[in-house]
Amino acid sequence: MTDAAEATDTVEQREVRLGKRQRLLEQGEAYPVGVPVTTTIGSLRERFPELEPDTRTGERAGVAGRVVHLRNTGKLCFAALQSGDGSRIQAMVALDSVGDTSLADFKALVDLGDQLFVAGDVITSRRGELSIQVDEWRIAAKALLPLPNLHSELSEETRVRSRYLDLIVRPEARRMVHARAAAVSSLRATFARRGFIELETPMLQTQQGGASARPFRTASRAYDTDLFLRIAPELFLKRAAVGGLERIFEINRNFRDENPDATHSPEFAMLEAYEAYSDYQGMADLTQELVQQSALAAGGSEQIEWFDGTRFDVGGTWDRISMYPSLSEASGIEITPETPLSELVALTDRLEIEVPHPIRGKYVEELWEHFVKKTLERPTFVMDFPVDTSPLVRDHRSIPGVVEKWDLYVHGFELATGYSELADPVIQRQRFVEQAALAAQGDPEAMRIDEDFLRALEFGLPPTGGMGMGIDRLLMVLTGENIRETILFPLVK
RNA sequence: GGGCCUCUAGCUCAGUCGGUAGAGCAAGGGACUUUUAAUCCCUGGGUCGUGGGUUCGAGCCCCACGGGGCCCA
Repeated sequence: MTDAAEATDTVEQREVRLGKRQRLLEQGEAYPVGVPVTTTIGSLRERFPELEPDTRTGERAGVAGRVVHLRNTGKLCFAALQSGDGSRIQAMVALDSVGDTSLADFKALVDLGDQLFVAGDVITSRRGELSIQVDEWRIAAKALLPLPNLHSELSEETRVRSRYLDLIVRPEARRMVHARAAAVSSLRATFARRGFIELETPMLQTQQGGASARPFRTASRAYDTDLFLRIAPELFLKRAAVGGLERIFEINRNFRDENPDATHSPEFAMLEAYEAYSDYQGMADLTQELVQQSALAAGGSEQIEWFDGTRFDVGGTWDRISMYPSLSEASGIEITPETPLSELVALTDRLEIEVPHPIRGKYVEELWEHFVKKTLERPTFVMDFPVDTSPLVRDHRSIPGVVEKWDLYVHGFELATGYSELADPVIQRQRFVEQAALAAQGDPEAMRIDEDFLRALEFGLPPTGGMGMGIDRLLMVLTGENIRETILFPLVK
């Protein structure tokens, strides 16, 4: 075994790089406070898109980026620098331009993954690659750990656990971040155009409410009380509506202690909006506009192109179908709000559909999902839900037994929901009492009686339309990716 | 909550019938002034998730636990 081999025998890659850091510190800095950049890699790429090979622009530039390729030859070294937006430029470090010492240092001290500053003339190589003919370079930040190999996909676990590496290595990860930012910013712009203001309502709540879901529990020492992380902001936003805030929305996190899957994350970003003197039809109009504007902002078109190349069209006016008639048509069996529970039970048994919460409306919803959901190709509002699964929604103005609620289905999952809000405090109390009975039977997702909210309703909620939309799911629609990819840092144990 | 799959080098993965550990990239030494996953020569790197069991012998078979994924409820 040679001396060199013996030396590396016990030395991990990190140890080697720690040694290089030490050498950098001895002759200067390994983590300087700044480097004199004059421009960005992206703007150089934009300004010099297609130069002939062997062009000398005569322009000098200083840029910094992460070293993502390194090819050291005898007297001429090549490094590809990548900036945060993914744009790259080649640095050419030649003996003629930097001299013996600097070239030797470059070979000895620069590793894949380092943050590197280079300055020199902007040229193209003989192969036509846009490059900096380096006459000055310095380490902008020494990397101690090696970058993952750039030629195979990161495993899903590594992607999620080390998203910073994912962002360096995978363009789709960067695209997702920007698509999300653009979509959320577009939602806020659409609301602003329509005269809505953004509120922030409590995340820590003394009582679970606003949705049917199992909450996370926590506690306050100072208040000496149990608390819930919110499962929905609805009851607070409606209190605000009672107070006269007529056009409001909130974009914030909800938390639900449920099994995660491709469309469910324990913490997820939610949009809710309420508009006085609107109703569920008006909120459907608003929702369509919100989604279409987001598609334009994130991808430039209502004809979305997903990351995998699939096309998905969210343009035009979306269909509005009614739950009971669409179910009757698809199943060939007449099903109405009057259909007895026994018939619904017999039907689901025959089809071997499991119904988790055995109330009449749940059977109808499960049957609807069985028969109709898969047949929807375009974004579709499914209107007029059973009353007993929708405790916060007002009865339909003309059809008995259903409520003025829609779910928006896009690409097989529920993207949004909208209501004509229940404003009658007496009926709202009855609905809460029914829910409390379910809770007493052990249903952890059932709503609880919220006396403070009922008191607010007794002061008079104007006729109001409301809608809610999952932001992560909106990004799934805009990108075609799994919910965990839409969230920068999803929960991992 | 139930079922199935998975965990091997820094990263991504192979590993046959149970016989003592492999590749590519990355890393160390050397050569190279136009490379594009550079090339060429040489070299090092492993508690095979953890703990138990079976066996002369376990990465491989069995059990438990843990991480991750998929499907179902």
